[in-house]
Amino acid sequence: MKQILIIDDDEKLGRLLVQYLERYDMKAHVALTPSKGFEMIKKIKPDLLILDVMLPEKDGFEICREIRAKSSIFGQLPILMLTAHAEVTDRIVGLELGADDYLPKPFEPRELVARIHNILRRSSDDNTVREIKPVNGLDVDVSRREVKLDGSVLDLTTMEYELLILFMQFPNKTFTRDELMNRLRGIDAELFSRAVDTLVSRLRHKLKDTSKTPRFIKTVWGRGYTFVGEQL
Amino acid sequence: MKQILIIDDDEKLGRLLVQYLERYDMKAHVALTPSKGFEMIKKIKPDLLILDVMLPEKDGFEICREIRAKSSIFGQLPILMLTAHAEVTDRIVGLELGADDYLPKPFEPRELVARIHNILRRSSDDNTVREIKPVNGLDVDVSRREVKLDGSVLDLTTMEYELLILFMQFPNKTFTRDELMNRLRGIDAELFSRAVDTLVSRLRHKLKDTSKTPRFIKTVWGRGYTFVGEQL
DNA sequence: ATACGATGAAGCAAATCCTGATCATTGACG
DNA sequence: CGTCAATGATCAGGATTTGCTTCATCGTAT
Repeated sequence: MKQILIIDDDEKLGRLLVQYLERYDMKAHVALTPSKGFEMIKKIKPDLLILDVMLPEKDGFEICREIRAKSSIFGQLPILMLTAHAEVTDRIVGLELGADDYLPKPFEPRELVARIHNILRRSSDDNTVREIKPVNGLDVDVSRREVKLDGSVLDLTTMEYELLILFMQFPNKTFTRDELMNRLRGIDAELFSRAVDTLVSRLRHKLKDTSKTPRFIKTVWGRGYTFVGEQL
Repeated sequence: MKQILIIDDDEKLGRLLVQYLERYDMKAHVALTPSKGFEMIKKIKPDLLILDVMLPEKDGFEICREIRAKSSIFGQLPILMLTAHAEVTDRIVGLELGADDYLPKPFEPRELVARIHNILRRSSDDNTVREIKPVNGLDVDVSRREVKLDGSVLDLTTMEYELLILFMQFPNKTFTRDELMNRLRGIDAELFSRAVDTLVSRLRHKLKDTSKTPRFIKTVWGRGYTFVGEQL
């Protein structure tokens, strides 16, 4: 289970988040002050840090800077910043200091969860994704993020790549559209949207997979899509 | 079967939902008042709570808060809030108080069902995927929606697949046409229609089960159909 | 600021499926 | 064997789903 550390002096919000994140299979801890926060980082070794910019002692930017400076100790601990100001400058500053994402208050808990998933996925991608077997002329090198079709390298966008990776990890599994959306976007993307169709369409195009008898991505009418693995 | 509790004073809407959800294999109950609602929660132990924000006695937010406060009693009962205001503030408040999702009225029944599925999928580890035993060369992997006949994958439409699943869950049970229609389409199924026959015909065809001595789907003359399980 | 690529939303035409009617065939039963 | 009801098969029309184009938006690089 993922460990999340929240550094925020708003006790009530902290409790809400702990409770909320619990439902998404994440164990959250709250530190009310930065100093407590540093202690707890060492103790519980969280997978993600949620940081309020408005804090006693020192502000979130300062903490962010410190942690990044001591990166050898804390590793590449992903950081998500919360701030009351919806100002762009905050964001820029925060991101420059090494935060991985930024969320203005007030926010929707679900949005928070979505972003958490995004960050965690990003930061653990290369380690988590298992080996992907070449299939039918399509070869993916995850560590180099390189996709080869019949020998020549394809140029895929982030989304296209993520979709392909997901498909190839589970060949012959039929994904519904909302399953795909959830996997790609985090919890609860828009439910009724054709975004997936469009994405699939684009990917198919780059895979030169536009014939009626798909080489890779098969449409399962009324259900979703299937990446065709071995020939049976 | 998933139990859903709806707390809403709109009797008509309640009835419609009960009827609608039935088709999706969910048993819905309606409580017209919050106090009734609390009673019923204890009694039927629903898997999901649908909550209107506009209620007599106390509003949905209040109820949500109470339930979350008594979380030890109610566990992590997922909550879906309905509200007439499409305002973001409502949404934020609702979600912070522990609702899992939010749906503005008026909504499409199908969208509701989709969200329910999303929430249930999230909150329960076990997707209530019913195991289906391979029978006579026919093997169904429900989680991947994959059907294999003698080793090769079959391409079934939604209806065909649903029908097959239904049959295989109850091998050797004789279904009447009405029963099948009800399970597949819902209660509003036309009583006299050959739709089922046609469907069975198509499925038989794909199962290569067209001989006089059926390998899978047996016709029970004057009754309906039976999916043949083990050879006895 | 401007330009550009990536992405999502809207929407329409095309593909695909479901349904119910019709008719040929089958099975029950005297 | 003949009659009649039940069933299987086919097909067109309507309904649904999908593919893809176009356009708006967002973030990023110049």
